[in-house]
Amino acid sequence: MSSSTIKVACSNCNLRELCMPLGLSDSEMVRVDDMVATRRKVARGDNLFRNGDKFNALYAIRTGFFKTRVSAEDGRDQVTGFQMAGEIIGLDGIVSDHHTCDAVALEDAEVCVMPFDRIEELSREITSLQRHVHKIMSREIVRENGVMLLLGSMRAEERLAAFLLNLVQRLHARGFSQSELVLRMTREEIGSYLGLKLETVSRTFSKFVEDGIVEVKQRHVRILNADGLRLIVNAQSCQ
Amino acid sequence: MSSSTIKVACSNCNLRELCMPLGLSDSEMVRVDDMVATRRKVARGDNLFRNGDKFNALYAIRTGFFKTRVSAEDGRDQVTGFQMAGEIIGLDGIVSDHHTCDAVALEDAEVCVMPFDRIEELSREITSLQRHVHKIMSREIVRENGVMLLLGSMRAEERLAAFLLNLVQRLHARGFSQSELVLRMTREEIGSYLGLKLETVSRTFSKFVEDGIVEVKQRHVRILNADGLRLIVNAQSCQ
DNA sequence: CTAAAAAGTTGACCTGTATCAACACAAAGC
DNA sequence: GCTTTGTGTTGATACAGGTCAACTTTTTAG
Repeated sequence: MSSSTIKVACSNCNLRELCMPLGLSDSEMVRVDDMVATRRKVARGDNLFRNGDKFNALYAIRTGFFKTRVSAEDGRDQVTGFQMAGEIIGLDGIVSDHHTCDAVALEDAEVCVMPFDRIEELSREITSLQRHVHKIMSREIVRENGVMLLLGSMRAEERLAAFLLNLVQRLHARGFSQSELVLRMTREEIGSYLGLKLETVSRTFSKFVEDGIVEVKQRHVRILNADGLRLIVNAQSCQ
Repeated sequence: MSSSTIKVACSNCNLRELCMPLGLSDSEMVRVDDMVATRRKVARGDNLFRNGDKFNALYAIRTGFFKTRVSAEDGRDQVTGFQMAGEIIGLDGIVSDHHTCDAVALEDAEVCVMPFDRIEELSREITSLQRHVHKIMSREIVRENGVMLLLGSMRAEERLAAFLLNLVQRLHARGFSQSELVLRMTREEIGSYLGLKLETVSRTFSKFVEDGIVEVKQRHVRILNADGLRLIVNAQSCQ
């Protein structure tokens, strides 16, 4: 199956309200269509890119679910984010022309490959695309600021509650339930993202279940009391 | 003193090798000169911008030292970075047209105000400036990835060692000593950045002094054994 | 110069999370 | 079906860092 046989078009993609062409006029969107060079399938467990890989393109997730991960020399690593349909990954590679993290598919996935040269070229011509690219990068910076707040100042329950609320909110924006979700990642991956050990993640889930805030069957989570979760996030122990 | 009396010019700024015009030809740099609308002085303790402020411009630090800080609704806050001469702040404001963090001067400072509209305008014309702007944002994303690794997986000693090494390396790039530095921030601010309490920061400094790795007199720090610090960062307790 | 406030250090004690270990369950392969 | 492997739960215990408190030093204001 050659890439030419796949009809690649932002203009009729059902993610256009979330993804790269957000805010573009119809005529602009047609031009953005050929920003996508090709699509690429990534099987569950495979890397979209790895730390050290040459940076060529940004990737828009069409389907599937990814994690990004940075590693220290001593082998320690940290999950830096979970990404879903309509989100853009690969921004880390721009500065040094090489990727500085791994992007791993947590389920079979498909991405749109957008060569960065072409993005820059089109950005020079389409003002609203230029602005959109800048917003995508700024959004990532702001997101990471939020994670730093979480990692630097929250306790385990607060971290997990914030994590669940964030996930369900993003899923809801994609048409999924506000109260039910299927976790695509293990307890260990959640723990890595939240700066906790997997046992602590598991215990905290159990605590939430005991308190009647959520129902958990393996990776299926049903939120019974969203306000309860919000209260946990915003209620600081003291001060 | 009106802004017109101040000669504003990247082309003869001694930070041009670190700052916005990095990698531009002489003729391009002359055009970038008028990207800087004006300069602005910020007294120690004052805010360059605040969470909620309208976003208009990015700021290049000419002199002085800043911290950026995000806050949760419950009053908790987190220092997200310390910025010095040649570094760019304000990127957080692009996505929502409003700033989402505070930027506070830790000593009397002066910044170049670069209206973002003008940056985008010039970026469309000067390819190397466009690329440079993208790199600045990507660098911030990569930096924050590193902080997440630190906050999510390092112990107090490792965090403080990494912090000192990072600071001294950036200062060295600006012509200062490789082994001596003056901290511009309090123990509490260091602690907030590193996800530790001020007492822990103080104790960890004392431990480093006992071990002969650094000399500390209040905010004056002399690094006696940089390899010792590097060893602390890369030596994971177990696994 | 003096007083007050801010910043830093150190000690004693406490607690949230890590660690270690045993076990349960589910998915994948034979 | 059974076995293996990966994943998740729960308990017992340890410890890093937090909390509270006393005190010192430095900086700022009058």
